[in-house]
Amino acid sequence: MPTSKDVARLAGVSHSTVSRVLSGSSLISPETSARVRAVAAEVGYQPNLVARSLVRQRSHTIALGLFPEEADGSLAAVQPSPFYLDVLQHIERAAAEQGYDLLLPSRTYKGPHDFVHSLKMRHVAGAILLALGTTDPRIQAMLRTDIPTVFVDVAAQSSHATYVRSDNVTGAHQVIEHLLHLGHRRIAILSGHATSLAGTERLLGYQRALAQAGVTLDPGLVRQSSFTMEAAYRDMVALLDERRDFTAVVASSDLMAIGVTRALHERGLRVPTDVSVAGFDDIDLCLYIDPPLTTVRQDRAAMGQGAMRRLVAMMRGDADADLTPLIIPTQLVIRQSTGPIPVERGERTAPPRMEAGRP
Amino acid sequence: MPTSKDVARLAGVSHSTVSRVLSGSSLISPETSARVRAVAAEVGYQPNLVARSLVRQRSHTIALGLFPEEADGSLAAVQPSPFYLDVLQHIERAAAEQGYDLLLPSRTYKGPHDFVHSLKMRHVAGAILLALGTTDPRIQAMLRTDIPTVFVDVAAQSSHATYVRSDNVTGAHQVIEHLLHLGHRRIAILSGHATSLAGTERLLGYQRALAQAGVTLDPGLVRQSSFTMEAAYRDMVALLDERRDFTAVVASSDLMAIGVTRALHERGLRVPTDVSVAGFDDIDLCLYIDPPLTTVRQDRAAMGQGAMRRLVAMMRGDADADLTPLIIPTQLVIRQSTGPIPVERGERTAPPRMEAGRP
DNA sequence: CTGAAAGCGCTTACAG
DNA sequence: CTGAAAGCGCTTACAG
Repeated sequence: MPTSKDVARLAGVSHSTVSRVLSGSSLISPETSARVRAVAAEVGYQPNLVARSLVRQRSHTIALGLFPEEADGSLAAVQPSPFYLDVLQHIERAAAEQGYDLLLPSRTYKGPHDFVHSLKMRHVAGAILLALGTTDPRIQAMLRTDIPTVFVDVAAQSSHATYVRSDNVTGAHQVIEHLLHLGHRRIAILSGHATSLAGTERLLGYQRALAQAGVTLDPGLVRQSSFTMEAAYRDMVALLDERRDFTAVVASSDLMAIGVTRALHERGLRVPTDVSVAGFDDIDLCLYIDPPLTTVRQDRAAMGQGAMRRLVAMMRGDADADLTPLIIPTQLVIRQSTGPIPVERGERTAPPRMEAGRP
Repeated sequence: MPTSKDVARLAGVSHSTVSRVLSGSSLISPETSARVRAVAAEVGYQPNLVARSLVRQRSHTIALGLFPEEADGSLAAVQPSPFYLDVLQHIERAAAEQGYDLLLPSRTYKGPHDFVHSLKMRHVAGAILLALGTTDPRIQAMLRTDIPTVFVDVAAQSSHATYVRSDNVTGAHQVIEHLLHLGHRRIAILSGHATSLAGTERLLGYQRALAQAGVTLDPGLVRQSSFTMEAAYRDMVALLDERRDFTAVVASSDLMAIGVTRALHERGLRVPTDVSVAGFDDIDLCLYIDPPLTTVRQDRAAMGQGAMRRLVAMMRGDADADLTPLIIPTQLVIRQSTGPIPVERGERTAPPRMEAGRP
């Protein structure tokens, strides 16, 4: 690995000059610049990034934090949905285009303070933190530092932090309206963990849509559990066991909707003939399951790219960096898992297994 | 952020001594050590990792490379299957336990040489490279460096590189045998990209199992495409359109099996009544789809942890570091997507849509 | 057992 | 426009 001194010697200049040329300093004669560049290219010189980041007190690395519902901060956070993996991919691509590396910091810290400390010791230029839950203490710890940060799905802000999220309220509103149009009045919702921003916003959209339609919300039809297939499956089984009266179910992720569908099928209920099911995210899988899933699409490209754009502006120290939260519109995608309310139900009651007037 | 000098001043020693204490040098008096540690803890001192890695010429960072079939090296590689994401998680966890950070190097390089160069400039301690295809030029480029490397699903070795993979031949053998036992003789395989190690090994297992059973392989039933749901769906549609004669299909991933199932369902074929379907990986989803999928389980924990163990040994420079490839056993998981050969078929022919003696 | 010194490979005021 | 010098925060022979 050649160093700046090697290049300096070969080009007949000082290594200071080499450094100036390669970091694009303006006060350099064209000839010198050309000569140095030629030599650098020839010997394959590239500045040592570790040395650079030591003297600049700042690296070109962005820390990627993933805070699941249960605080342990790892890739496990993306497990609940391929959706987060998609967002990650767009972040990665955008980071690469800007020349930033992504760092997954090791999680051997004992507390939130240790987390930010470890980021500082690594001279990270900024951080992107995806959070399924909003209670992770590291969120507050990050806000107290001066590291530029963009949160995804946490409404955290400061002079050097902002966030990106989908317009979940509208998204939920859209899908509920769609179901109302189909005649559904008794709609269950599996909104996800209660401490999740996305889950809570979707619950809000649900409430509003029902209220607007003059439909009374049945608290028995609202479940707030984990964002997983397993939890959704269990919630659905419980709903069925409790003989709750509903004709449609909205889940906070597509994978959850698959868990729901599984529970329904096991009881001999058909989708959408007996029960309509809708998800959230619009992952590829939606098209391949039976029936194809109606869902609320989240624009992961916009989220990932938007997060990077906000972050880059802050890292550059732009005085006029846009710190307003970025709210990405959602889109209702109607497929075959939602349909009209079962005909044998007028204004009557329970799911088609067995029923006897309003409970 | 306090530095070693701050601690030195407060503890009344030189910063050399501080450094010695905190890197666990042996020749330090117990009293000095205790005093320095006390001060360090009090002021919250931790060594600056950038400075350390500059002087040590080695960081505590492991580069994570993901080479998809089509060379572009990003998280896109894990898209084909949640399986790779699982492996990644285990790698991440193991790395954290050992105190290593994971780096996703930015992909702004123009060629393979640039890739290894960028890793060197970052002083990475080692690399773990997951590859769906074996033709990526970066694989060879890495072998020519002295960076300790563990490959996943590429059989690449050198004095400082080894690899981890599942025992794909046996895995494929197991599932084919299972199908043979059920009476199937005409078994299609969607083995994945032809340049993939895993795909090729599984194809080999398929050939061997058929040969052992005295069943002639029909080349028309072998498809080698991408490891995606989409490709598997298209392959299945083609197989159907070409009116190929088969009663079972084995796919090289569970997601591919889902694509296969979709195509079958669209033609009104039932699984497993009309056609048996089996996958590979055993992702969570297998339990939630209809019918639950028979598959060959890959042990991602063993793969991820094994990769890290091999890597750590090399990074430490253990003279007796185990460089033998790590081959992880697979396990056949029988669920409901495979069943006996359709009864109406004796030693007869084509799928149940319409048939007329051997083609 | 401990301190002073050199050095890792850069960047950047400071002179000129 | 360019060079010499200082310094980023550590580690590690070299003396003692």
